[in-house]
Amino acid sequence: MMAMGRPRGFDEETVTAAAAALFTTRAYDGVGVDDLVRQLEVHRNSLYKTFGSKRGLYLAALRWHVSHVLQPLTQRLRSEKDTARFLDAVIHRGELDLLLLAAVERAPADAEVATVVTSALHLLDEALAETPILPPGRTTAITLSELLGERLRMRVTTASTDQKGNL
Amino acid sequence: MMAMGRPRGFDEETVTAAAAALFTTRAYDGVGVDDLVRQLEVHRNSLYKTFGSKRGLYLAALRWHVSHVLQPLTQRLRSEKDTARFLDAVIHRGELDLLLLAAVERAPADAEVATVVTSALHLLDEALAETPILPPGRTTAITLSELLGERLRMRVTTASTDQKGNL
DNA sequence: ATCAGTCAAGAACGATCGTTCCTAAACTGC
DNA sequence: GCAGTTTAGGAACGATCGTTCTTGACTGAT
Repeated sequence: MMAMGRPRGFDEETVTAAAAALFTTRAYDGVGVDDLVRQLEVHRNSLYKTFGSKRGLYLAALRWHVSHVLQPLTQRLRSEKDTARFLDAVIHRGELDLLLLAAVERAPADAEVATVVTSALHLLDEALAETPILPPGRTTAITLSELLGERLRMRVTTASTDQKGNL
Repeated sequence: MMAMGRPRGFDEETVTAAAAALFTTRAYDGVGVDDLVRQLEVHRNSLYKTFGSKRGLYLAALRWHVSHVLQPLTQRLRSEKDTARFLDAVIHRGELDLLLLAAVERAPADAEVATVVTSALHLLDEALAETPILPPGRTTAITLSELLGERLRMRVTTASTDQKGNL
């Protein structure tokens, strides 16, 4: 048999989730490998051994976000009573932010990101189609574009006061 | 009197507009100073003499976009007959893209960008409030969030086929 | 105990980043 | 002409980027 070697001192999914959180606050190019190593508490070597590259880690984080945040979100949407309130909470919690950043910034430059983003958008579209949300006084259901646009605007207004490291 | 010096071989507004075009296709960190120098046909020294820094040029380009693209857009919206068709053309032409990128990517990291973006959003909001657009079958007017969200999604789907320099 | 295999720790790599420096060229006033 | 001033043209800077290399620690099976 083969020798088994030293066991790794980190959980791959924990790291992936933490990377997703980092890429949610700052843009892809705004997050350095040093930042990742520092925040995720994983060493460079382990990071490259596990994910291949910074881009590999980003893609893993994005895919994790889709399957572990957005996918469950669609399921809860179907079983929710007050769907309008639920979606409002989703937006305020910023659970669409990573997808938002990926769509605007990375997708135009990276075809694989674009593929993941497209499938995620499709996922959300279907959920909204199955559970049409009609706030009082409206005849057309809330669209995914509306949600993304609203969250986009929210990020801007909160950014004006937050102030984290600009020059 | 003072001597006047060698005349500059470029037009400042032309350069600013070209920079805006560059920052529309790629994100801020994705555009290097070398790219700017190459595409705008202005030398490094002149660029720094005129705009102070890469960030200075970006801000100039963003402000130019607001006053020379978005501002005229709101005026034309008020005098347009088929406003719904007009807005559709605006979206397809990508005239909201620079604002979109600035809002998602730069505003959270740069307070001055956030200020410009906020004022631009306010500008567009007012125009849409003055000229409510109600496509057939709807009771609520089109919102700016909807427009931004729609364009966002359009960029993703067109990115999948465009393919320009990903790794 | 030894050996093979994996991971941790950190130095170090070449490339590229934004920025600055230096010199020649082109213009205006004397 | 000469002096003064501003731009063009590149080379060069230190810093940081993503990535790789080297060394030693730890593990399980022989």
